[in-house]
Amino acid sequence: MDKTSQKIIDVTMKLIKEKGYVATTTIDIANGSHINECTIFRKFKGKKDIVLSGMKQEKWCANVSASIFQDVKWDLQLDLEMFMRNYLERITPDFVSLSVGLRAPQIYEDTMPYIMKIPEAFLQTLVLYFKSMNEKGKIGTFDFECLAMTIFSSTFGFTFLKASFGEQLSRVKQEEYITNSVSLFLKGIQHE
Amino acid sequence: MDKTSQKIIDVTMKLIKEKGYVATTTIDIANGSHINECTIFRKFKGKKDIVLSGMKQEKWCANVSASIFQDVKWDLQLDLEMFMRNYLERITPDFVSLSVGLRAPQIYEDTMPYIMKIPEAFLQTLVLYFKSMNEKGKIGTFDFECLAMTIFSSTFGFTFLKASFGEQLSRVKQEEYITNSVSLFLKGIQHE
DNA sequence: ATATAATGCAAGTAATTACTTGCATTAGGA
DNA sequence: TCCTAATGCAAGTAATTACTTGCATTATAT
Repeated sequence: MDKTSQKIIDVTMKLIKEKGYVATTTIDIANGSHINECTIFRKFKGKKDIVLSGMKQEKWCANVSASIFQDVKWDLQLDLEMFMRNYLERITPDFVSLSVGLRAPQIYEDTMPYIMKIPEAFLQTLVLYFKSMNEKGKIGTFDFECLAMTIFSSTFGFTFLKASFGEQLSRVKQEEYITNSVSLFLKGIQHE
Repeated sequence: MDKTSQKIIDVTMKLIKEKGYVATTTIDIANGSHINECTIFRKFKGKKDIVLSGMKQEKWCANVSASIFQDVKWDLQLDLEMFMRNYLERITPDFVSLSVGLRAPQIYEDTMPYIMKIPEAFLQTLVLYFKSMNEKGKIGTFDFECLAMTIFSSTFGFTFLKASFGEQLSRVKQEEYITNSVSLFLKGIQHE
């Protein structure tokens, strides 16, 4: 990927975060990148093509392919906290804005699979983790799909709500949230 | 509200659900409502005005003003299940699409307070409920804001993920989710 | 140094879109 | 029945926007 194309992609993604796909014009991209508008169309087939090229890059996919559970300790509390912290660090409010900005009907069909990769990866990782923990005899038998969905939904939900409404909706801080909710899940899972 | 204006609002909101605010044109609204385009501008100051008028109507705010905890039984399991069911029934995928469609930067500043009313109402209700339960001696002392945030986030997260990715992300069904996650929270809260 | 490729510049095009206007038609109430 | 308000119709406007083209200029590699 040449420097010019990369710059175009980066600026485009940044603008989509801020204004959404439809409101991001090719002139905006040209101005923001200090690259002439016609050059943009020499490098890409069209506006949509820029976005799709961007979505294929790890950089714009929150590096999810990198192992999510890097340091599994096989300790439920530590691991769940690590999992949530991991998600909350990667999926910043910026990133949530991007995924919302990408929901324009003109492109959603194409971007959806990419956007879904992130929740998919986290969910699957959680399910596998629980199964392993079960095999190790460290937790009982549950509907692991459902358990993972609950924990992931609460992580995702918190991120999304914070990104959308900030302090106005709830003053609960990230670390406070991680500690308290993991403690709740922990007791729920390890109950007798 | 005269019939014509109401029809315009209803069609507009329906279209925003489907295509988002920016992609919904005034011609679309005219065609969809069988009302002439210029009549739309006689009734409303502009496109934005239609949406804002719609947001002020209970109909388009999921009737949140109606008491959320209608039949509190002061039984943690029953009440939490009722709470989640209540949310999942009111905040349909349709409704999630609407709130996403309303995130266009041209109107988000104005629509945000209305959109936020729903999570706000549910969150506050939960906090109050937990405090009452605590006073009744039925649950211990927690950081109730945080507890409510966890439970609401998981409810919201599930709804949003389902609305966005459907069966493709997870095959966990609504009722299954309610039962399992409430059971998890229950054990977490009532632990010893 | 020179050939080639990349980029800038300026102008333009065709389509779309929110919004307007003048006039004709319809509908409802007194 | 008649007056008035609501609505339709047709045409138009000004702005925006994705995308194009021809030509000049700059950078790069050999």
